[in-house]
Amino acid sequence: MANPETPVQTNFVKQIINEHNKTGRFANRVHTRFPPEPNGYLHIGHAKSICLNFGIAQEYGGQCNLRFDDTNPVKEDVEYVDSIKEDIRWLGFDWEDREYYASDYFETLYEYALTLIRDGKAFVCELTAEEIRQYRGTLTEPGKNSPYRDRSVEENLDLFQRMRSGEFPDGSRTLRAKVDMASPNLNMRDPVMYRILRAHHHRTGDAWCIYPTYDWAHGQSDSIEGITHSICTLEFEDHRPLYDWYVDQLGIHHPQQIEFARLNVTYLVMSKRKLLRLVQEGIVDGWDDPRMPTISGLRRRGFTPASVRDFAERVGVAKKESTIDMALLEHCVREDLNAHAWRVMGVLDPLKVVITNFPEGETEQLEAVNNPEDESSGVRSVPFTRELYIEREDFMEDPPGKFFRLAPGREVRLRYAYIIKCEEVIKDADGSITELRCTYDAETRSGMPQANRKVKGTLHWVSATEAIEAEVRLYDQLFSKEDPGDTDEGLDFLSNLNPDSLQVIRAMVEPSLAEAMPGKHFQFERKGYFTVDTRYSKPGTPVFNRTVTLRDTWAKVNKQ
RNA sequence: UGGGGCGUAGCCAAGCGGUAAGGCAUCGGCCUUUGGAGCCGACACGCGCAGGUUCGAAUCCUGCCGCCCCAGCCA
Repeated sequence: MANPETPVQTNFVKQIINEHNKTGRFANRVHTRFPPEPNGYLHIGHAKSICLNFGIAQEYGGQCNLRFDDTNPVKEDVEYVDSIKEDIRWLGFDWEDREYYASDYFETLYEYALTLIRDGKAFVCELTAEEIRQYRGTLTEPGKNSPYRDRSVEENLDLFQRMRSGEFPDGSRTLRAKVDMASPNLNMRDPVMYRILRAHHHRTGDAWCIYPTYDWAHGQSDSIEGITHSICTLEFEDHRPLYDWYVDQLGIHHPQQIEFARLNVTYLVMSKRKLLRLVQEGIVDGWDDPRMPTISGLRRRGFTPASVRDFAERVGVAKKESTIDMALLEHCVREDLNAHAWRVMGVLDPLKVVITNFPEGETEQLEAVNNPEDESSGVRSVPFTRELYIEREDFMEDPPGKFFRLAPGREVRLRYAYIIKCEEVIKDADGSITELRCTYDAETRSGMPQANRKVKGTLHWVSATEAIEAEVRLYDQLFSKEDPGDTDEGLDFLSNLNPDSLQVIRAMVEPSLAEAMPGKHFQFERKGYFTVDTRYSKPGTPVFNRTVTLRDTWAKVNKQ
């Protein structure tokens, strides 16, 4: 690529690339890849990697491939490849026609293996899995050579071909690279390249009964695709010498592997194993449950692609293992939704208010702004009637000093409407409040001169007779500990589940919401951002997922 | 105790020998018909610790300490 731009905002990966461009190692070419294994749904950690890989390609005028690392048929499935593609597209990235699969290279990989065998660099081993482990040695003691290590090239060639043709039972033989059993790096102690495995592969079907291991497949796949920078996570750092060894032995294009620290976020579990358990044990409502840190879960919860990309940008890229504060993720959605979500009013916990001096049976249409952050979003009308609902928590019979809301004898403003005064509190036999009797000041409708009168607070409200009922799902963290993996003796992460992570309620919302489209985002004024559920919502009976609450300084003050 | 990494604020993260960017969080104030948003301000005499080199060190050297990863025919 000619004249790649040097990005202003830097990180160590870009610095390495800049250095390569300076020395011309890859002829100023930048070609990355995102290599998911299709054995689970993508999560926010993958989003970081996707943004990094596609982002870097974009910045340097290069390309990023999508490559499924499908070398282990027992765990992989097309369901996962479909979801992965959908999620990457949703995030806003495009791999164009570069959709590849490691399984596309099985034949080439096989040829490469033959080359290593011919060069005396690989051999067919008949040690069992257990024996291989014993021969490998330990962290502090060197391993021992396999008794099969010195077979002739001819014998190895013959045996390997017979492995492929299915002459041997599963697990009975492996093809191993001849590196160094005394290496202090265990990955170099004659690593396995192929295992015999009779499993149906989601793409190659039953064509193969030998499958390449990650180490043998990954670097060569990168090389075949002309990848320049193979970005992966820290745990592969120890594999880099082997990555380098394979491409060097083969004498093929040599990409640079670069490792960065994977993303961790407080209150979230990120391992595919744990996420799978949550799904399989029915603890959540599938991979896209709005409490899941999966991309599909975040999407259903109401996160936007821009907010996730912004988050990925803000967490940075480094080699230090870190755990990002959940508050940053929440900040990113709020920022995006604040700018784009239309405001509406919805009362989550209704308390009836009767405006005693407002005519019975009359409906007044009042004008409400759709989004104060965006003039072009216009206005809508909301019906005002004699009977209303306000939020139960917006009234207190005996309020503390800093309470700005409604109380006996106090005035408060109803958003877009009038200033009302609480005249009487009606209770049932148990003493709980069932209704408030208020009067309104007809001169204070929004827009009127008298409307500027100072009152302590403004409440959201809804017409009791015109509002519609809607299901609202209030979500909280799935886990009650910042580190869900921090458990007591003998317990696993499930012991840290938050029993109140989902609360389903019936709320009263303004009538304009009746036909709200699934996936559409709203701000329920003073309460939070809500998104119409894509699974359970139906025209006329909307279901809302609470994406995130609004920042609530009152709640903070109240707690102290 | 072999090898590979990493330590800068509560959480991230720039910095690359010339005297500690930025974001989130937090705390003040202003403004506000969302206790939202916005705006202004505060927030490391200090860069894991201890020595050393230098006119000058978070940056270079030495030695410690702490944390993470590796003994799958998973990726």
